[in-house]
Amino acid sequence: MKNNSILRNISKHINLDKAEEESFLSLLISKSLKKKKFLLQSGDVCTHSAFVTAGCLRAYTIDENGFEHILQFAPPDWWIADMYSLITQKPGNLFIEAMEESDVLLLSKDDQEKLYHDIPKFERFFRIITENSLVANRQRVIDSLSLNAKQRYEKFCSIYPAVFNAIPQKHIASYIGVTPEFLSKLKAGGGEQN
Amino acid sequence: MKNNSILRNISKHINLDKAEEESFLSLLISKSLKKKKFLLQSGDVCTHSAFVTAGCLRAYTIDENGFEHILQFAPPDWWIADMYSLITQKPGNLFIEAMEESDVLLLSKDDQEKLYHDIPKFERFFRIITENSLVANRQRVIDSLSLNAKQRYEKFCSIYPAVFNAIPQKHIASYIGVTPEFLSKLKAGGGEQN
DNA sequence: ACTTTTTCTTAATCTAGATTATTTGTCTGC
DNA sequence: GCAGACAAATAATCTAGATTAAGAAAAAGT
Repeated sequence: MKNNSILRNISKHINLDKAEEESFLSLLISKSLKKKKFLLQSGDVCTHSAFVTAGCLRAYTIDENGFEHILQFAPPDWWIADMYSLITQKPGNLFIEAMEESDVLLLSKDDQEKLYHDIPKFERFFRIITENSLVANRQRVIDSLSLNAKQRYEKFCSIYPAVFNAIPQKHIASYIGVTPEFLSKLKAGGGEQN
Repeated sequence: MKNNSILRNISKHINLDKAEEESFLSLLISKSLKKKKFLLQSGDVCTHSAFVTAGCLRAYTIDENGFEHILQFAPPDWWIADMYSLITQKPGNLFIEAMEESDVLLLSKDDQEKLYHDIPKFERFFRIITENSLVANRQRVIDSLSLNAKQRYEKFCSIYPAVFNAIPQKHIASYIGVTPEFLSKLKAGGGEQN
């Protein structure tokens, strides 16, 4: 059953005893999302962190010209939330949408805070996954500054082969910061040097 | 004295008693850096987090064509480290350099881990500042995807007015991802629309 | 099965920003 | 106070990637 996956995820960084596992699982709210349904929309206040157990979600903004820009993909075993809104409890700018039929486990901000207090190991767990997420985001900033479109595309494919095979390529274009037309050209053999 | 600033920084998120403060301060190593001196270089393993008490540092990479790309500025009251290298204890790709004569307080990774264990409040403290840093980095990714050069420049100036006034503008160019020449053109009134 | 919608490709044109080069202004150390 | 290095401005040219448009292919709904 799906609760195994979240316990396995957590056990990568902390060890829980049976009672703690039960106590943690009792806080989770299971939710299914049909394709194109939203977990969160721009203007909403984010009240829960989500752990993906099936399917795939994406977090994106829409700019002033109506273009989407994908900040994050969340395949199974990933956490996703609008961190800005979750922390500040102010309305955010992110849409979080199911790219296909998906299942998530939700943990409310309040319960998360209680967890930090009741089982301090969870503070460690979330510190560690936040650190890892920060490292990945910093690397993405560096890549956006120092790699060209082709290099960013190749890096994306090599780092996220599973995601790459499961989603429309226009979403990859949106993630790496090019138009779908240009990505198509790249794949056809554009940017031949290199 | 400079230790006040780090205690004030910490007290924004957790409360320490006198003994805890003393215990924490005893772990810190004070270090001064002359202009253009490195706290860390590409290829080094990052062993310490640094808290800036005076001056200003910057973290940057050098790409395959020899161009610098600034990931972070660290004026007084900011923490700086190569998070990737600090976490993995593998050689990193960042240079961390003093932009002017600067003073930092260093906390070793080992001591930081001990602190998590001995005074769990520190785990909370670093979780919170890591979360804040993640939010800022995610916003920077979004901005790089959805804003043009002029908008990124204006946003930088409004968010970091203190840094903006204290550093050569070629470093701002490097941070926002344009050439110094183009930034100069922008300031002179290029990109007139908008 | 077939109709609608979504995704991908190709190609021509256009532009934001890069590159290269030169000049001028500003520090900094001595 | 001056020499040499460093930073900024200006301008001409170039290019990676955007835009626009249209058709082909694939997916999905009924």
